[in-house]
Amino acid sequence: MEGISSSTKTESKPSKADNHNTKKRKFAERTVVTVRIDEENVRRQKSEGPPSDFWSWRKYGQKPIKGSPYPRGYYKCSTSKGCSAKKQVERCRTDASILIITYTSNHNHPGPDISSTAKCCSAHESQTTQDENPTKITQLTLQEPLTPPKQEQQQIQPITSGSDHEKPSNSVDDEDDDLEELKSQEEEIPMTISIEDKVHLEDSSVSLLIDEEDPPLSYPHIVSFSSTKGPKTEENDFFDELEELPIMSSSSFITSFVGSSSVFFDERILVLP
DNA sequence: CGGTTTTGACCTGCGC
DNA sequence: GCGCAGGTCAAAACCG
Repeated sequence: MEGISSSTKTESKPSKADNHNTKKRKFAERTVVTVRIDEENVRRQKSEGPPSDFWSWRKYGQKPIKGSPYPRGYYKCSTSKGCSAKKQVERCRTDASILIITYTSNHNHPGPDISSTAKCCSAHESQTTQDENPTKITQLTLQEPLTPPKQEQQQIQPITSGSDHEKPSNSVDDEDDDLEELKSQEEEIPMTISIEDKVHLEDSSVSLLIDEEDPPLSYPHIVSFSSTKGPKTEENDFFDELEELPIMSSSSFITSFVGSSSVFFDERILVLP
């Protein structure tokens, strides 16, 4: 009811279920962004437009995921031909209002003009958000040995209260919990918020940290969903496909990637009137 | 007309 | 070795 909350994690290979993922991408870092969507927002989005990010994504496949009633969409970065950046979009099996976006690989090209885009989005967001679409984005970066912990990690707060090892399947649940918290926070903050929190999952300890110079995944920019792309965007499409699942707010949805995202966020911290 | 989406087929890795 | 599931490819359809 509030807006969208998202969390990101970078994972290399959780376990069984993910083993499959790991198969080919054993060494590929992944940033998982969970986005919580509100029905209200969803509705709004539907009428206003699909969420999109700074990058252009081209859908190249969709697969039903076992155990999940929702299919997973596969997208490639179409901003640059040589870009190997990919992302997978799926819904949380337990909570249809949660979108799980997994980013893989890095963009090997400078993304679109962030400044302008940011402005754009900011404007859009202000318009939309001010309405009542508080968006919250939290990045949970699950990292395995792949990316050694950085020194600049600032522990803000543990995301997983229990910090009980997260099972691959649990991660979602945990996130859900987190989302709940986030949700609460959202309520406290009536305006649009872009919070980028990175969670480094090391072994069994989960910490939420704000990273400003340590990009496990060098995603150059944040992804912000705007209606610039038109009625057909991955997420939107995805939602449509998912029957009547809620759609995230297009204008207020911002996903920040690990790395420079924070900086970007600084700029984009949406302060809505 | 160019780019994107859709969808079935194919490939690959893992578990049994 | 076989089957399963995830991930990718490619051709056709669609859209602006």
